[in-house]
Amino acid sequence: MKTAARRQPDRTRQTLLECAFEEMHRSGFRAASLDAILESSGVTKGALYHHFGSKTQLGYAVVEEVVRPWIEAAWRPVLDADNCIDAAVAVCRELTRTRSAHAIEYGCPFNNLINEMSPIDEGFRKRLQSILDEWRAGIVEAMRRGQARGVVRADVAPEDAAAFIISSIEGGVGLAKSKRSREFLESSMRGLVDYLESLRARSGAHPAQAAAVPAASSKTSKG
Amino acid sequence: MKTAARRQPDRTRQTLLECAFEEMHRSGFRAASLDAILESSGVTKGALYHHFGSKTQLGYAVVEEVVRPWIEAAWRPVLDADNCIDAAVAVCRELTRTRSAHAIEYGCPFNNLINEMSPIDEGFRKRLQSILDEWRAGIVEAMRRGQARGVVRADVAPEDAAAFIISSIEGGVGLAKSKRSREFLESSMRGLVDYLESLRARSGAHPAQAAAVPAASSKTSKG
DNA sequence: AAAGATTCATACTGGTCGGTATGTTGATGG
DNA sequence: CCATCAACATACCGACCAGTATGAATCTTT
Repeated sequence: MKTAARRQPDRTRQTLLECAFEEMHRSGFRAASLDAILESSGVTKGALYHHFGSKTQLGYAVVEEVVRPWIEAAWRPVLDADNCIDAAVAVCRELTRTRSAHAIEYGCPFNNLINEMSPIDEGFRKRLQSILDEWRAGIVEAMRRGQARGVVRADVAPEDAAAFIISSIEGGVGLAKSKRSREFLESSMRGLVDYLESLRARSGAHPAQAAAVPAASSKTSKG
Repeated sequence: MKTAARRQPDRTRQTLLECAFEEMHRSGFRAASLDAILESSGVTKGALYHHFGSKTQLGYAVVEEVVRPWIEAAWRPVLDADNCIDAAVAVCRELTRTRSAHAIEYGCPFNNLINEMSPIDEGFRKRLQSILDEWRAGIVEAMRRGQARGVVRADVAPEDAAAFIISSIEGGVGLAKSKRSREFLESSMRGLVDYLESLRARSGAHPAQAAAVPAASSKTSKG
């Protein structure tokens, strides 16, 4: 009778991924100790090297299977919203409010990994770039929809604004690590919210104008 | 007569600091190899430990004597300028234009160190926080002066704007590491420049309204 | 139930790194 | 010219860590 299977390879693998993610979040990838991961997960080295070919492969899997969904879930509301500015402002407020002291101290795993690994490992760089591209493309698309609906000013370049927004968030979270309090992050986020508000179209604008007219202002870069 | 002294302790120390800075920039602090620093500097381990008590102490010295002046020099123009927005825009353009491929790939040493070391070493954290505080305070002061002179909108909070600006710069430089090209950084910087432009006061505004400054629009304050 | 593959456990290896112990050389003051 | 100390040089140590070799236990298939 095995009500509980003695072997659960999928669960072992998932536990490994989660513990590796936490250890990488605390220490970074290179300083992440396999022994520490094994101890916190209760898994042995033999099991780890059965599921992952190397520490690097484990890191790649963490990026793809933990970091990527984590970023996507956080920004899904903006991509799905009718008014992307309202949604973005809400996400920013949520981001500062619910952020634990632990998260303030150790920052954003995504940003941490880019800073640490992108210059020295192509595998990390490509995967992290792909996540960044998707994130940015999502914001760009949301802004284009917002411009078509007349809720976002038509004279802003979505590509630039998206890069700027992401930069300010990751920069703010990263720099906040040098402070004990969350004052810096909150302050930076207030600046971002002000900026987001400045992106709103004038309430009197005609939505159809921005959507249908292609030649009004030649600021649309790529179409 | 010794035209060239065989022993130059000050020069040895300085060489060590510079080589350590470069190695830390490439590899981060923890992965920075003392052996690599010794090889690139042509100094032996005995000399290093004569000048610095430990690798950590060497790292602290790099922060104080290389990183801090480097940040201060980059932003000095903004603090000294009559119109801080003009100066900030100029610095941003300069920052993207002159940035070498090496700097794109390895990012900003200041941001790198905060991300890597602040959560795990109080000595680094305090020193880096101090640099960030000074940087931010400089921008705040420049903006206050700009508000007093009527070149900066009076309804923006300088503390928030300064944190936001610094965050977007460091975030942009950091995220650009995940890309091969400098497109992301340039795009983010265009977003920042747009934001900076939005901070300009309406040209018709009365400077005296923002603060009790008697001089209306004199550009000769700092000779 | 036997065979074979999957999943996990343990002990060990080679290499790197920060740090130290100890010796040597050059500068300096009397 | 000697004494003394600062400035450097060399050899070595213990700790840690990623990775491997080998074997045991468990599951699946036939």
